[in-house]
Amino acid sequence: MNTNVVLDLAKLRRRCAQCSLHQLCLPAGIGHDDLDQLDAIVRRRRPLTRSERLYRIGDPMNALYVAREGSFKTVAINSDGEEQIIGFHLPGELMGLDALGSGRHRCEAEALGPTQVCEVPIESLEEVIHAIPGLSAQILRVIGRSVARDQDHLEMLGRRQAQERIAMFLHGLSERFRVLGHPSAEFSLPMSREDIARFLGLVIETVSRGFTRLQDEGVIKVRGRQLRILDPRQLETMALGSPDAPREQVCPRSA
Amino acid sequence: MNTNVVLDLAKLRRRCAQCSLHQLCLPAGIGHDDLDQLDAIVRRRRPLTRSERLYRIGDPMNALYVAREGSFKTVAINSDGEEQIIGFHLPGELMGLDALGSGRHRCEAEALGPTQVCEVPIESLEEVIHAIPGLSAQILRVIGRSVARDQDHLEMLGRRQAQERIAMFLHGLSERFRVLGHPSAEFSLPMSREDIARFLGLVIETVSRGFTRLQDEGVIKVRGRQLRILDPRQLETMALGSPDAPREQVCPRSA
DNA sequence: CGGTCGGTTGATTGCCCTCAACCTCAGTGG
DNA sequence: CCACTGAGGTTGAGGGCAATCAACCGACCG
Repeated sequence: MNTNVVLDLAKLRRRCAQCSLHQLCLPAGIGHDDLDQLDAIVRRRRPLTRSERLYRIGDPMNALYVAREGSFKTVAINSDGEEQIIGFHLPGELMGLDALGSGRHRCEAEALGPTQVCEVPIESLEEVIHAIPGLSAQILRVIGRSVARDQDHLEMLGRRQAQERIAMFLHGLSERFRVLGHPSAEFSLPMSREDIARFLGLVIETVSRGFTRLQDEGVIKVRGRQLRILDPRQLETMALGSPDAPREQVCPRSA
Repeated sequence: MNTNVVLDLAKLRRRCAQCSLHQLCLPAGIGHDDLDQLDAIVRRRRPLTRSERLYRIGDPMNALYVAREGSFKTVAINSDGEEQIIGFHLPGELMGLDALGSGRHRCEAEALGPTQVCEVPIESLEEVIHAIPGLSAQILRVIGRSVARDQDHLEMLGRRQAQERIAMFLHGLSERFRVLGHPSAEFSLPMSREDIARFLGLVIETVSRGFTRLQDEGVIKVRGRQLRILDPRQLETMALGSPDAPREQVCPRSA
């Protein structure tokens, strides 16, 4: 596995301009010259494998991170030692914002499988912002999408029916795969049932039963972590609430 | 209301340097000269009263906002028309980040009472960042604290016991008042029971019963929106779940 | 006074957590 | 080849806790 060809590919991969994610990572409007400047600052870390951590609770903030391969979970741990999943991070999605406020991380970032990660050292961040015109707007946008994912999560957790949360979760995940350019109707779940449960504020049995029920209803096909969405329309309806409402009656919505 | 006195007061109010919140708004390390520059850019909006909105879902992003008086809630509305409270915003706490990702707001920002709001127009934001050295770091920190509040919210909603959520909510609110320099053991809740319920993913009756139970246990005294925390230690224990853990150390805020 | 709004309290239902058994699958070693 | 093992996941039975439905209370207002 160490032929020249592989090395060349590895080298190509190192370049932001060649990265399949650079449209997502820093969407729209970065020129090639600027990408070269970025290359000088973005660091590539050694690969991580499953259960290795990018940072831990209490670590000082060193950088912002984006996986270009593989997925992560961020985990908060309360004083009981109980874990709560704060977020899942697919390739191209930002990690590390949790330390922006205090300078120290509030979460652990743990790899769900083999990963490759890029980082922007925090001390470079400010100078990058000033060096590359327009970059600050891009960075704000990436931050904004991270905030938006947190808000999606809040909306899931605000639902009081377990089945709704599960439907929203699968729908949202599918959407994120679609944006990534991956198949969105059939994919492999990067995380365990346990992780899903702790993400949704449920117990593992409830998640399992929810999946089974969606399968019995013909909405999905699930076997282990392999998932196929058979009826995306129906899933969306369950996730977003009813556009045309087989749901509970509603008095003619005023306003 | 156009006497000289009023105008003078209004003028005083306009200055960031005089604002009681400027340490919170843009913590630590902005010089007086820079504050003058900020003044030129920060706009003060006309006051809003209860139930008036700063922005609505779908509105294009115009600015970032901070109330210097009064509180807000941000509300997401799903297709059933059901409302979910995404956040409460006390004076000095940022609003408007929800539009950073897409350029359009995902939430409504609604005043909970009479308010005064400052805004940084988005088109100025970038130039401000470049004009004032060090400001980008400050802005990132303010954003980070907003992210941290969202994560606190996620941790509340991840708890499966209603009583735990309620305890965390009151404890967190008290902490925020403390940081603001307000009494943290006795204050008036800015929001209704309904809002609290929709913030915590519960129904109003459950919130009401939770308050009553905390009162019966001697932890709080509550009458309408007036709240007194009688046993802060106990409340903290219920909120953080820990037996006797004396809370995380406060890291001396670096730079 | 009646009406509405925000909040509390009571009685009942039902969803989801708990506890427990069982299954599948991969790895391991005999 | 099989038995053993442990982790991850599914399924079942039962009970507790929060949602639901409903009545009531106090405050405010016209």
